[in-house]
Amino acid sequence: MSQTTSNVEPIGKREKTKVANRQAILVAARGVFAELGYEAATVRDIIRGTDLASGTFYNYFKSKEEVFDALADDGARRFRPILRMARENARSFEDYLHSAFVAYFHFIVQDNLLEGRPIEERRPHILRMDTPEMTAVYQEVRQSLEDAIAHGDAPRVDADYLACACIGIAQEVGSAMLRRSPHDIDAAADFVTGLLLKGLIGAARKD
Amino acid sequence: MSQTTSNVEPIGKREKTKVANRQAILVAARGVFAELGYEAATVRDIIRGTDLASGTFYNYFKSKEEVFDALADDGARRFRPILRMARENARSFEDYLHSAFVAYFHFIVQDNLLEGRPIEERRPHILRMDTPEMTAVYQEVRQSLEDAIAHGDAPRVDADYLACACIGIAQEVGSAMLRRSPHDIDAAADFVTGLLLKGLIGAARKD
DNA sequence: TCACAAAAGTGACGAAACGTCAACTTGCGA
DNA sequence: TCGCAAGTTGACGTTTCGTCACTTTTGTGA
Repeated sequence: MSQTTSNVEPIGKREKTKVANRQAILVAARGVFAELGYEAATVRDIIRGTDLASGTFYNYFKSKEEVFDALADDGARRFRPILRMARENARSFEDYLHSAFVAYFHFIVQDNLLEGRPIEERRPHILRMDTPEMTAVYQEVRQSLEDAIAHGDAPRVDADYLACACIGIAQEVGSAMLRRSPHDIDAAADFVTGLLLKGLIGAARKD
Repeated sequence: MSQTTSNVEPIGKREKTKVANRQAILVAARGVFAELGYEAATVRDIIRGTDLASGTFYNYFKSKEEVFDALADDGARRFRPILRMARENARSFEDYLHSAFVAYFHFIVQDNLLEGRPIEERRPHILRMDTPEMTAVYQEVRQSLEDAIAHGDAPRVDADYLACACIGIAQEVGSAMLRRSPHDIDAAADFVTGLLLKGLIGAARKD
């Protein structure tokens, strides 16, 4: 009867430093990737950005690639609730699409505020889309589209392809937007929303 | 009078082996990336797949990444004339879009016939937008779209964003198609053509 | 045809990064 | 307070890197 329901976080010092160390490595890695570029960065460069010893790195990650995956995964984890809110607050399918894209474009603008090398060099050449959180984002998108189709808000189309198309458009138009200045989030979101909204009708054709 | 006009290629043994060695490295690299995955592969692994010495590698490429870029660049170089032909032979804008996507999907199916690791882990053909040949492909796409707009075949839209959207769609839907079996190129091409053709109208809206 | 210079190939070597591990420090329960 | 488990440390052996002095090959002109 002593320890009540309030043990949301049974956190001791052990747990706390573990989380802090992991976070320190991720933060350092972000900085190093931005400064040196992903390919040029080494595990030692990353660990040097923390007050940890080289051996400690390997208690948390197997390699530089795993750190990158974790960063991507964290990004996706932060983005998912935003996407979910856009879905729940949307008054229409068009509204959903638009606010989802605005949210995404806003997100990548924020994510690229860090000064340093060009954005392309901060990533590995091969971008993995198969981390758990990335997959979850894809599922979220796909689910929204399937719901819209089921509710009659969108025509019957291949939801898998459509979700992929949405993601591909978001990525490429998003990158293009980042290359322009100022970053006109609304213009980009208007563009892709219009494209997809009408495009859906076209994608549903059977002839 | 002996050697006539036929010296189209003033090729000596020097030039010939240089081309052959470069090609041997690229072929070996493709195999190694497919077998071990890009990240795990080393320069030594690649050179071991040829009959060259390790030092020779550095006469041709600075690093593993440069080999990867060269492979991507070669892919783009091979694809560009295909895309150009699609444009020149098209009877309508819709026809152009469709045949261009068919060509691209066909291309990536061919490019991934090599057995080995999952495609995501090798991806020597990935569409990096910052190699010279990739930029040329982007320009080609964009030019086609601008022409279509100028001729009144497509509404007035932001050609840069539209080209990016086309490329993003092609990449993501293409990857999704590769994950399915059998690879239904026509279905995928129909899907994206329909999406874009109608989508254009939506993207042009001003309200 | 031969000699010779320039170009290209070779592989051993020092440097750099990797990943491990025995010794050490710290946190936690008894 | 004590003792053990968990976590940290950095030195060390290993792997990969990139270079360079030396060798081989190729093109050229006498």
